[in-house]
Amino acid sequence: MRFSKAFFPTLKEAPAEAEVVSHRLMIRAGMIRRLAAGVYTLLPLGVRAQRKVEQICREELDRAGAQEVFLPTLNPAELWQKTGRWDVYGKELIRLKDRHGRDFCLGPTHEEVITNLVSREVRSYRDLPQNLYQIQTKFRDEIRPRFGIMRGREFTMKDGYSFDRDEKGAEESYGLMVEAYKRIFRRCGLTLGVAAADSGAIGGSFSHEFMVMADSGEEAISVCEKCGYSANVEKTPVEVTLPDNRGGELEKVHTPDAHTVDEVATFLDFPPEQVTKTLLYMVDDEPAALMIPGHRELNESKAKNALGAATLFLADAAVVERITKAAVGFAGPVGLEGVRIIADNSLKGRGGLVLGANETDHHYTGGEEGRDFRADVFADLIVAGEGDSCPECGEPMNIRRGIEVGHVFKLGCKYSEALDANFLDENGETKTIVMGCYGIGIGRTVAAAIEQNHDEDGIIWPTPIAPYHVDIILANMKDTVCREVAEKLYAALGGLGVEAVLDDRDERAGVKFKDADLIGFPYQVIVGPKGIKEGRLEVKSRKTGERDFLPLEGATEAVASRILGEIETFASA
RNA sequence: CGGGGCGUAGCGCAGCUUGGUAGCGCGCCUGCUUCGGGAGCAGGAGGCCGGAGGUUCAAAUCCUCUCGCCCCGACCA
Repeated sequence: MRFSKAFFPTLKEAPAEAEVVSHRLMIRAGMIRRLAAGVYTLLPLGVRAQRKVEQICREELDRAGAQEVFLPTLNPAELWQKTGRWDVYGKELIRLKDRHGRDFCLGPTHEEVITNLVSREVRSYRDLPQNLYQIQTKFRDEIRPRFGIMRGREFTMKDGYSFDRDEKGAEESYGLMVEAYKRIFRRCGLTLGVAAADSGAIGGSFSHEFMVMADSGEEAISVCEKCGYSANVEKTPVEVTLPDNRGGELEKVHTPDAHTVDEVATFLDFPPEQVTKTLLYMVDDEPAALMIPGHRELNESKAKNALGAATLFLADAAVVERITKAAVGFAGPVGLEGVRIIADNSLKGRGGLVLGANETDHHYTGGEEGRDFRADVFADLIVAGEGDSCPECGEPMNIRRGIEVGHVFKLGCKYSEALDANFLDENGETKTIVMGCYGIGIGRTVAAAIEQNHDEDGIIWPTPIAPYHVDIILANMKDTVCREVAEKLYAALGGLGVEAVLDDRDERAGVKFKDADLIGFPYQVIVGPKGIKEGRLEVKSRKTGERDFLPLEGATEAVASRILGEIETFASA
């Protein structure tokens, strides 16, 4: 590509709306432009980077035995009604009607469509296993789109689905995908963490998130440096031990204006862990009181799982006031009627607790579980935090931030049952297909790569996903010898499979250097009069900033082998 | 949806408090000079001040409504 002809609209400044680095750089480098909230146009450089990631996905998934399909975006409502998700998915599902008034939605994911397909075509155990994937635009009317392409309402996703005869087969398929995913992200040049994830109502340990470690990540992961355990903080088991302070008297104390745990702890001069948080939730439309030690955070997904609940959200102030007959901030378990009490394991049989008194501006001290109140259920209800013990080896863990770029999930028979995806086994018995699903956010992977690889001047692409490999910079447009050399190099590199841009714009050298750094070409070949007179070409690595001076003779091959070799290294590592 | 904030030239912003001629930097166009890290000078184009209504002799500025966007929380690739 000739820069003079290219549609690479770079910007010196980023629009105010862009906050995170990847978003700012993608706009500045001319990769994306916003059309509406969470809806982005991909410009040529953006498309090329994304295509690279897609291609790596294809190669690795095909290698793992998966096959590419292409499912419709426009989905008839009936399929979604059959699995119940037409109702469950809520506002995130973009719904529309056709001219006849029939209901449709834009696919936010494709379990329904793919399972429907497979249920029609697969009849015998001989037809299994199958592993099908697609790379396609997904639509989710996110509550809050943000960070540019990282969380859009329309985005490109690789989604794959495996179909097996039994659990064992499904687990093998799952394992193959985990391996393929590791290779994919490694080839994209990403430093990755694989974390055990919450598998929700389905249970089991067969869900993993692929996290690109980055401070701007939206996910928190607990990591044990000692044994390598790693899991989403929501999934990490937490065991908190509270001091055993039984035997004290239950005493009501006046705590004016002390609503939060910190305020109460400070006011009464108690350590926060002895001040028990009682939170009122609506659990499947029934109010329930959830209790945890005051210094920790409630983990809603653990609570949901422990209760087998479908929905769980914080009760609003009106409900709290009705149940506790007090202002928000003074809820407690003592004398609370008609409400289930679910307490964190750490509270079992503990005493010396500070509890809300269900009376505005009052708390109890010396509360004791089992004596002053009784929890109906005990469970682990706490979000893992820095320093919590590793569930595997007991060492203190660290909390790190990550961007979820991939998620694999053993689905079991949830969709195959709902959509009658059955087959006949060797004995002629009807069996339900066991499924797995596997997703990769393509655009998000590109953005994550930028989060992980940039400096103050711009993007530093890992070579395998760079939109172009080399920028040939003509430092002086008037020098005809330089032009000739650059043109030859440009043509020759193309012939060797290197993707090159020739910056032949009538601009000063500084402008070209700045753009090259911003766009992030892994290499810049600088063709200027000085070097040419000495018979040498200057090659600059974007990553290290090192400059090599290569003899003109054989320079093309040297550049090509360096770049292609680098890509190879990522692939074979 | 709750909380916070912003809409003025392609981009970044000032002007608004205290109504009266719409401005700055970058970018863009023309010319001359310059030419290895976002050049200098000169000239120029570009604005229903997000939209609607109201107050006023007069509104970017004050009031009401509305739309859009961003940030913080619950969803997810």
